[in-house]
Amino acid sequence: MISQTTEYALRAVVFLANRPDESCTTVVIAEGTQVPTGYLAKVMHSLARAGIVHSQRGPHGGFHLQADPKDLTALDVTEAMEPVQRFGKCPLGIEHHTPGLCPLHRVLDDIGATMEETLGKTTIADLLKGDGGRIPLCKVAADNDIHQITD
Amino acid sequence: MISQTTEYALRAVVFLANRPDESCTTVVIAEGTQVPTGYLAKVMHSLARAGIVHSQRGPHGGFHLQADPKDLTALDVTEAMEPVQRFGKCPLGIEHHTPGLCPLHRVLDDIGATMEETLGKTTIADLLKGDGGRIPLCKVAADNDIHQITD
DNA sequence: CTTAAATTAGATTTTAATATTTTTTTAGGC
DNA sequence: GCCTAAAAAAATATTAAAATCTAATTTAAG
Repeated sequence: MISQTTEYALRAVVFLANRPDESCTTVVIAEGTQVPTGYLAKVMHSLARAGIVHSQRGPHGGFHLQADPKDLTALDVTEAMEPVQRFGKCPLGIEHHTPGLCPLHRVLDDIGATMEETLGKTTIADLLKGDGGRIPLCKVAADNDIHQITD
Repeated sequence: MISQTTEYALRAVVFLANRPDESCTTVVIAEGTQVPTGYLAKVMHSLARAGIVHSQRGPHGGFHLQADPKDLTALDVTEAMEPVQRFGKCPLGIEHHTPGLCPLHRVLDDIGATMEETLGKTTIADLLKGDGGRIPLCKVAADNDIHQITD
């Protein structure tokens, strides 16, 4: 549905959106999002190449979001990692010239379209508000829970 | 989104649904659906174990659908291959006890739910009627096209 | 029996995910 | 200005999972 890699990218972007004024290093983001550090480095690089985050090398370097979270959609992030699977063309070898796919691939393509629509209307800003507070990622929510539970 | 394997399974089921009275061998299904024969054998085996198709060994053996296409949904087939990815629990290490996920994983889970809903309301029978005729798979449609194009 | 088929098991290939190491950039202290 | 250390970038492994292929085995019809 949505690859691990894409999910990691979304976590990282949400994490950064929640710290608008900091420059976050790969290690910090990796810890905060529970993503393997080595792999996250690649993910961040992809996001930088796609223009979604800005990267700064050297001391006090790190990453920060390029755009306003209100103007950045989950689809933007997703597409930067890998396109949503669509069936614009018949996947069965032979080329297809008509506007219509067979019913099976029409359904599968519709699923892709719906996914794109959902991701496209979800801004990163939307992902920053938790149920009743500031719970941008499950990790943070869970940390809050722990405090409530353990004492 | 939907793995190659699952898509293959759906093709095979549609193919069989279109030939209700034949026993179709792996090779025949593979040719008709453009799926690699060796791999399809495994897919068919999974479908048989899941009770979706019936398998018969020996001469004149092969596969045929177990249920009526009207009673079999695309979700049934999908689930037989691999479950739709849901985020019932927070994927960030720590357990989560509340009914709510963080906004990000809520959105991702909603996408899974929508996918399940779409697949669940689509019966295999629905996939047998083409736009204006009997075009159950793109392959067949393309074959028809070829006739129209090449002469 | 013989033959056609699925089943089983295994090997291989490809792609995704992850880790490691080296190189390049750059801010800040001397 | 030049060194140093902190960071990303780049390149290169390694591992794991998905997809594919092959060959041996079992089943059953005729």
